[in-house]
Amino acid sequence: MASERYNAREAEARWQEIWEDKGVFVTHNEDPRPKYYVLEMFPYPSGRIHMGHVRNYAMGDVVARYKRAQGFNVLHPMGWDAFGMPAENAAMQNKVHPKDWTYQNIATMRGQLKIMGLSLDWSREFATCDVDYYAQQQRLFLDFLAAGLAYRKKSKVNWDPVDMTVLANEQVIDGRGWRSGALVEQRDLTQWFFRISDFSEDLLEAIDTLDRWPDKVRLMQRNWIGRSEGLKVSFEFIAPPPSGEAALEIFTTRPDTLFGASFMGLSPDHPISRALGEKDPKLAAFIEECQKIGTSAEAIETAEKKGYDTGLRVRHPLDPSIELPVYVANFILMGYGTGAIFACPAHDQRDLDFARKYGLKVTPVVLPQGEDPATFNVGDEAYTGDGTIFNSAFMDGMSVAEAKDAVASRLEAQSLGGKPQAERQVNYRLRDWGISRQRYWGCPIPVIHCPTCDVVPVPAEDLPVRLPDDIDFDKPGNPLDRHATWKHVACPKCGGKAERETDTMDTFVDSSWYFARFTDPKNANPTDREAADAWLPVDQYIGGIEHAILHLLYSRFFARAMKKTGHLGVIEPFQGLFTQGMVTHETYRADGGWVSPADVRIEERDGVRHAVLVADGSPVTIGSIEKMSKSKKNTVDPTDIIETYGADTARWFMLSDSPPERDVEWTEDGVQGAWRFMQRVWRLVGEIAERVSRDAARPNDLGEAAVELRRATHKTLHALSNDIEQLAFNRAVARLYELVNTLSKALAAGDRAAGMDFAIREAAEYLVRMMAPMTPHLAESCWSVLGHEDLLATAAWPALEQDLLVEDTITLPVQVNGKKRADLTVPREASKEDIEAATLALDAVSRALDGKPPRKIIVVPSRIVNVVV
RNA sequence: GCGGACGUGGUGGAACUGGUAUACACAGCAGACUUAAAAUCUGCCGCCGCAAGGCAUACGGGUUCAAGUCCCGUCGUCCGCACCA
Repeated sequence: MASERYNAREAEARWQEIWEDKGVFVTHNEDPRPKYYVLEMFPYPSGRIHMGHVRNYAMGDVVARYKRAQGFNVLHPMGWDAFGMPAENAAMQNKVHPKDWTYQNIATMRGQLKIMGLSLDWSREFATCDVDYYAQQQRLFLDFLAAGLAYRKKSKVNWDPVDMTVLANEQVIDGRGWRSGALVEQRDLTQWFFRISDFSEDLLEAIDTLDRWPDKVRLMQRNWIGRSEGLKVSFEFIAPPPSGEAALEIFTTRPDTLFGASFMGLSPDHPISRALGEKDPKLAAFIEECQKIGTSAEAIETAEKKGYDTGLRVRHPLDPSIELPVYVANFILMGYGTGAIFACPAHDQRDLDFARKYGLKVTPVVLPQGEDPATFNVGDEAYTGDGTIFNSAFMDGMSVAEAKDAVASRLEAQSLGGKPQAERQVNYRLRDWGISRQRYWGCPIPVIHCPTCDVVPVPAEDLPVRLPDDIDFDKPGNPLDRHATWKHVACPKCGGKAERETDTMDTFVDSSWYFARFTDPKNANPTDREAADAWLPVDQYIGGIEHAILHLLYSRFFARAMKKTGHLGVIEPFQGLFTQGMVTHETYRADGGWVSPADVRIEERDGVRHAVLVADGSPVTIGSIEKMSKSKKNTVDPTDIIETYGADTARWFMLSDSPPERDVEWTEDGVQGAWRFMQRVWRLVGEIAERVSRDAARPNDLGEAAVELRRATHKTLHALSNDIEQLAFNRAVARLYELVNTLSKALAAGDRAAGMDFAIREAAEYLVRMMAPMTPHLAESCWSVLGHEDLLATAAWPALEQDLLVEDTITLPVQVNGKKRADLTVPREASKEDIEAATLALDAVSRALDGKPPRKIIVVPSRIVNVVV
């Protein structure tokens, strides 16, 4: 038995069948044990799983199996984020129905996931395109609508001309659609929105409670919500513009610098700019030019600041004798604040660049500490720091904070056109979430448009609004919009002729509550409150950093909205979040373009790696290491790897070496190393099983060597448990390698004492149990070789003997002047005086002292000794 | 431009709250076993040096008995971004 190679293919299939037959991973809501909900971001059924999935799900499975062994009732479900455009693209390109395409992909990918041996509760599986799921989503929509959380408004939208759909602001990247890459156009459409901005403050504040989220993601969410406190101020026009406004409203976060104002800036999209542009062709041309600049921060930062003097003038609110010119400027956004600013060049870099270009006044009003007010000047760099206000009449001598408050108070009391001239305001960058998509393969928005009754929600008894199957993709645009019978219905209110809403929901809606549905996936309501509240929040959520903002923020919104509509009791869906790194691979190029690793053979000549084509031996250029992608052909198919080496090898390799939050490079050497280790463990356990019978008794006196081995075993258990808790899988892997090294040596030493037998047996059993979360099939096989008849998948985590973590003697490094010179072994309870004496007796120390007394001896208990000479 | 993270052998990386730098793995080298290869096993593997020893955690300073870890500056890499007034 022991000499046989471990046959992963045979063993993995066998254990998977046994686990499934016995239903060991099916979770019951009524199980009284403490709950643990671990969830990996569910996949889009694109066709085949990729290595990124393997890494993601291997991590989640380690946590699930570890927590299960610790006695938790673990929920570890899987489903499919199944609506979305690729299905429609496939329909257009290959004449496949999106539904067939999607469900076929799901079947393939489910099979691929199953051979990974993940401890998933497949009985809870669903796809977001299942009628059962989106029917509940429609009910949520109607509840949100009734609660005022969903509404319609006409708005300028980002129109993707390739996908023929609307994109959220967040989905437009550098002026292009995030999926299609097409240049986005502006269009006016009536759209459905979710009122996420109602929760701006709460979503922001609650970030503080998410202490098991990466700081990076929390920061990104804070910045996305973008809270800023400031003042809305009205500036009176000297002569009103043709559009008739009496005053210009601006928003500022620096009212303290108001006396440094030298001009006003309008966004090119500001209504006043527009109105003026209609009469001024030169301004119209300028506005058009501004709209052509890219929307990316980098493009605009490097773009030259430009403006156009409108000829309008406004009066300074604190000194009526000052008149300020009004420019249309290319660096002011309509979407933030009021789309207009007052500019203080001395204390804002953009304003300064602009003022220098157009020869406008630069008056410093904040004096940095240590500067002389008579000589302080601003060169090419604006001063944005703190200081004392000067050149500012009644504010002179105040701090920045005091001045902000003073200006606000004064202008609030002052009135212009019968209203206070200023108003304190909190602004958020976060805007409402537009969810309408002009697309077939999504969840239908359950409303009916009636010419007499306007928008009528589909009555509950008529739900769900099913997607019709008989559709065609011969023309671009939404097939629902031209569906003959589906679209035309009677109005539920008046019975007259009416039309269905033909827009479907953004697929981010689907993924915003699936974690809640998993808690009771077959319920006739969206959630079962008891089940949802018992399971949520998700204890550990694992997925890619690319979802750091949108998906996570929308899910947080949904939890709040579902609470408001009575579907949930919690507001934060994910207690712990972990964002894993990507899987990368070397790239290869031949003259024909990118070459797949499967077609390349690596040879080493004179210590230099060369790549050649397997087919004909022709040379291939080795390129940079990149994220695995179809476009660069540097992918490795998980199924191929699993067929060759087994799922455990693939899982082990994905968990070893690289810290999980960082990228990991897939290499053939690495996989083989992992595979060799699987074989090594198998041989080692086999040998031990032969040598030490299962009922090896524990003798009263174990002997020193056996105690040492036991220490190593239990120390490994202690450290590895901590590593898994922290998701430091690479460290956990290293500890198991160490234990195997130690155990191999102990076995090779040939000590046949009864104590050693006991210690070796224990080490082997612990090793196998510790490996189980990562390499579950191999562990089951080893467990059975060791004579166990129960399943390791349902066994408890091994018990830790705390006593073994503490040594009787400790070895202290001894430093002389901070450099290590010797080791000192002393009893654990040795006193400081004993240690000092023993230190001075060391050869290395006395040599360094050369007869002189030491200046100082520092003893850090159980850490180190440092002798200062 | 702004914000953030990071920089350790040939490579991926360890090093808990300042306390033995380089654990573990990959690659490489030498040897054992073998007719041979594969597999396996053993040993070596930061740099200089015969050695004693010295030098090394991007670079330059600083704090400390002690710095990969803390502080200041420089260089470099990566990530995020919204000209946010």
